Amino acid sequence: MDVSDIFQNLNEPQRQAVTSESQNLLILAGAGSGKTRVIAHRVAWLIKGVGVSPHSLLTVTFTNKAASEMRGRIEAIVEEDMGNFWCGTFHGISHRLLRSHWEEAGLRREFAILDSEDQFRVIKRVAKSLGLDDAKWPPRQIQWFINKQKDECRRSKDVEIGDDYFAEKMNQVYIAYEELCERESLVDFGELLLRTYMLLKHNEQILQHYQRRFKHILVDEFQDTNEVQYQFLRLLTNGGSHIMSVGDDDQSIYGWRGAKSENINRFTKDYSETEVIKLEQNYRSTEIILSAANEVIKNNQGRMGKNLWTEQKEGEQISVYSAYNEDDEARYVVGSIQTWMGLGRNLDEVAILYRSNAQSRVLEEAILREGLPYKIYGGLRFYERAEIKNAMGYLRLVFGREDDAAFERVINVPPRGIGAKTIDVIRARALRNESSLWKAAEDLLDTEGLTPRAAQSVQGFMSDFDKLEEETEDLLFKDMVDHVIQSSGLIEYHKKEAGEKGRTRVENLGELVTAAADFESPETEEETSELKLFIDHAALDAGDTQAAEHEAAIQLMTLHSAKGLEFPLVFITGFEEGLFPHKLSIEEPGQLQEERRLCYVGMTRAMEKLFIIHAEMRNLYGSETFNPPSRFLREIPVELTLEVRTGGNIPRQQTRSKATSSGEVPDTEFKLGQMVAHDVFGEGVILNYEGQGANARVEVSFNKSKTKWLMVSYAKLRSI
DNA sequence: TAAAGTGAGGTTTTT
DNA sequence: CCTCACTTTA
Repeated sequence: MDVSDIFQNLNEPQRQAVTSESQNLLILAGAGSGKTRVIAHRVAWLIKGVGVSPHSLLTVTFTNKAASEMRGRIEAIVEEDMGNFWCGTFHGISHRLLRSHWEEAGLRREFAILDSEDQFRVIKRVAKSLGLDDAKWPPRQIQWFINKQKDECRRSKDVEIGDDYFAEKMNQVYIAYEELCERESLVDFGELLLRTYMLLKHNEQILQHYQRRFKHILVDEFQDTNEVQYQFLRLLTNGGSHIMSVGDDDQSIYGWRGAKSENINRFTKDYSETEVIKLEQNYRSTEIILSAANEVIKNNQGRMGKNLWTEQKEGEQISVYSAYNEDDEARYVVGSIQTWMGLGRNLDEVAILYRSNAQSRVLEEAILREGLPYKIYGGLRFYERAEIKNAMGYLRLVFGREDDAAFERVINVPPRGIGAKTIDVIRARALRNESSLWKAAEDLLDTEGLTPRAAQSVQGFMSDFDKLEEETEDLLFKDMVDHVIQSSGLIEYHKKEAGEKGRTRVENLGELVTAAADFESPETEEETSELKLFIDHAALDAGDTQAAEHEAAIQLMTLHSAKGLEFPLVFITGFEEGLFPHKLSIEEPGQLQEERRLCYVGMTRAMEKLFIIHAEMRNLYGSETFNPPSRFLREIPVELTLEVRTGGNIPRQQTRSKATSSGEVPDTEFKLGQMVAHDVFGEGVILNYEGQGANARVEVSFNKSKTKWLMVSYAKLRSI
């Protein structure tokens, strides 16, 4: 291969980014500007053009899928063995480091990874043991709290509680949870990152080793990094490595789970003499779609500033359809798809996007009525399905009896007559002995601490495992998986289940055997059993939602999951206030801006044609709601849109004209977005209103206080 | 121990 | 209104 091939089809800024010799590089890459391409080509350039060994490179992505795609693209360009090239997610990389340095990290050699569900169960149990009522202290919330602390790099002792009673209680659970995980060597997702960070921070030798090794670090989706990840990168680059971060502040849509797009700004400050390159040429969308998206995102404050442009043709206007209700919305979407197909286009070019998963059902039914194939993203992924988790539980327990999460999961699946009562007894014994559940069960059998009937069941359960282990000792990994699943009784159990459900479950179990047979274990420095690697793989990579079917199908997904994808034809549905922006995000300006970015992400998925649909009436939680069209619709210049109203006279809601015209609060001096001052609450901005004239109320987000609804006639607001 | 009933809760999601 | 998780009941 000729090195100059690497530059083919790159534009000037892209080429600059690929070949830059700067120590620190920040690439601000707009939607559709070829950022993945830049990373792949830079890696290729470093290897082929500069002569850097693949061994000295580290590439970080956000999903496993992105990582494998990246690797594939790079291999396609370099056409040579990439040797020991590290390319993975932050979690994957952390995991690898912890496996290599388990001892220094304070873990057992065979530490187990808790996925979210495992973590949830553990937390629930811990909270209960602390005597917390789970109605008053929802375990979900505690889990959220703990994960947030870990994202922010805080152990329980670092949490600042102040006089917050809730935080205090939740932190108590965090403390107990931490102790339990420590005792049993359990590592949740957040812990993978936090512990790796601590490992590097407190082990100068190990840190130096990796600092020397990774001469170039490349980070994708930088706007989605959280605090630990940022700190981790800081440590690693401290020894003079080159770093390139690629991101787009306008596409930061994961702030709610700890991502800090400020890390982009921070980067230019923390890394001296950062070279900043902007990729602003968009290769994806028509000019109209792009301008509309630009106009929307312009309304956000504090952007880094980027202006996407394109050489593509103007294209069609954005069709805006006011549906009568959600059924009409779905009908219209399906009808438009049929028109598209009538033009000789394909179904897999089409995506239907929505803000929340609940919206998919009506759309799905409409598609089904027309007998069109479709594929829904989201929902349970392969390794998250109950039957798969059960089977994995068997494998985990065969591998190591100390795995409590697995023990609890499978002790009575299929039913063996071991009920909640018996499990409680075992759990209590485990707590007292500070031992695993398995050991506690052994202890109870020895000391006859169980009723005879329970004892017999438990004994049966345990000897099953000893037998399984014996039988599979000499088997190859894939045969072993097969054998364990066959002998577990899970297949018979699911076969008995009624209808379709049981059948797909049995099929899934077969699929798991196939997955194990196809499993390629990654090379590691430590010799680890293939089974363990497979178990970790299942925890870290939940697998695609659906096995890729090759039939062309309409793609249905949330706006979030559409990030990174592109489609010739895109529908954004449910473009209504309260739904999008979601009502829970309207109050707080920061969250509203994230909704706007989400809108930007959604719009920029479209290559050729974009439809925006809002329903004037929607059934939500059993009652009819009348939502005005989304404020984001107002932000798109009228000349870029085409209002469609097929299907006759649809009565237009009055709210629409009012809400969309100018944002003025009728018969008052105020309008949406305006800054106002209040005698008591200080300064703030008007977010919303209802009513008019003397009855008008406005919702104001105050800088120093919470968001409040105020009567205009009483509040004595002053415009500023 | 499994099936029917009750009640809260209902953004977004990866690892 | 619909879904799920959990509780009650045979």
